Amino acid sequence: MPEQTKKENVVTLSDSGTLSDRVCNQLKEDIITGRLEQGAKIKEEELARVHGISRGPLREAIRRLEGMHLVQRIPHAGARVVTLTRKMMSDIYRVREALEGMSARLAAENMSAEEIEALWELLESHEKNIEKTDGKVYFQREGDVDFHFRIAQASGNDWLIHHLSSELYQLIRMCRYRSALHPSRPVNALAEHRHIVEAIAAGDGELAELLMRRHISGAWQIVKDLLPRESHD
Amino acid sequence: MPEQTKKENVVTLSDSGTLSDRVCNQLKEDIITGRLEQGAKIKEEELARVHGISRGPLREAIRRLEGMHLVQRIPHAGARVVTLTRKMMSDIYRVREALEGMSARLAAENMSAEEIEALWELLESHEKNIEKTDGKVYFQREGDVDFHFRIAQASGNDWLIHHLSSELYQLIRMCRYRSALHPSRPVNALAEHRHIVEAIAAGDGELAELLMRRHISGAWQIVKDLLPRESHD
DNA sequence: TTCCCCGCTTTTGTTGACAATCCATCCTCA
DNA sequence: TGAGGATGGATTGTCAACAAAAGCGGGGAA
Repeated sequence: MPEQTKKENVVTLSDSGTLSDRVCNQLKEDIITGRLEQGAKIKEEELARVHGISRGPLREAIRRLEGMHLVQRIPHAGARVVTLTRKMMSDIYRVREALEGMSARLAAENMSAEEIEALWELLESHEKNIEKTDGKVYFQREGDVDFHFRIAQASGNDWLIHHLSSELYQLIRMCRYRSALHPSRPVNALAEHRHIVEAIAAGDGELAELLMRRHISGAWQIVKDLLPRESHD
Repeated sequence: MPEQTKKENVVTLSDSGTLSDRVCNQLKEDIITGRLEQGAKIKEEELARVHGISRGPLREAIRRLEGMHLVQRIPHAGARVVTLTRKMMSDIYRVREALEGMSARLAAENMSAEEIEALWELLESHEKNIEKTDGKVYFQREGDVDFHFRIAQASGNDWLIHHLSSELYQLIRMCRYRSALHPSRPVNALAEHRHIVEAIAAGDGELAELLMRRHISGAWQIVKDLLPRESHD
């Protein structure tokens, strides 16, 4: 299944749609995983040459990345990879708290029995992954995103789904690639995820929201201490 | 000062920055005000000719509008102006409820005495405008956006500020241009705005959030009945 | 020595032409 | 007569060359 996923990604990245879409996804991953480091200047000609395309599609890709807040652009002066400041991350986690809290509440109200069952299975597979990898890598990075993504999906609110999965989660992932997470966190997170699913299964939206907010707030407490110190603020 | 502002706007729209930025703003207004009607197909060549530019910058502008959810694009099949469905508006108002509730709470915690004073003045000027125009046009369309915009600004959360003002408010404006608002609404809204400012001035974040959520929820109740009926859903 | 101005290089913004794709229409054949 | 495929037109995707602006480095003057 991991190979399946990987292959699908490769296909998605290499032959789907337009050059612009392709290179946009590629750049997105490069930025998130740190291959393109924060604050790096983006030179159109160079990047275009590296990716084997012309500057036209590349510029369109950059405009889209700009919309996702992965690059910042100044007219006539070029674009740079966004720099995740402490404040920016703090702002994002706060908003995420509100949005995912809402998401959990709606999920509790809307989710079908089958979907809840699938959630349980997801958690089980996460648990196995933690055992396998000794709780270090897999779960933190993508597994957690999976979980939150499914709950967002279940909310049924398209705006919520889109902004959580297309914007916030990307920045969260970026933040994680920048600062390796605390080793003991996955186990705690898994327990918290369980409680959230329990609340959802019970149809208790209020509790689900509360637990989700607390879960994210706790995550921020952990993450913020791992963020590299900044000279100013 | 109004003339100053106006002139600045004109300059911003007519000669600032790149062609792409200019035409992007122009198209944004065209879409919001309905000059480009919902669901209309966007033909690149035609639009480029109309705006007197080439297709390159126009395509970049469209990519940005796509990021703002003002147009929807399908690869190789072109872009269309977004169609505001009932569900989409409902989703947006729900999210707005959470986001602006949070915004009001943060504003209550952060706003300085001067900013609060400025808010009061804004409300007074709105009241005068209502008297002048008999409560019909000005306040509903831009005045209300002004009020919410200022509170978002006061939250100090950049993500909140950006998404409320650059995305949600645009769609709200678009919705309003589509369905003329209920005449009696501005007076009610003004009273609600007053109560919110009172809570903010008292530093009562919890109350400010509650009142703001109720305010927006009430607005949705009014708006939804005015939305044109849809055949499906 | 330090500051400012000028010209050069680099990089971004813009354009028009070319290639690939899709859509609609019409023609053919069962 | 209807279905299916081919063909032509329209539209989007891509490219490479041109124009304009910003950053730079050197030289001269106070």
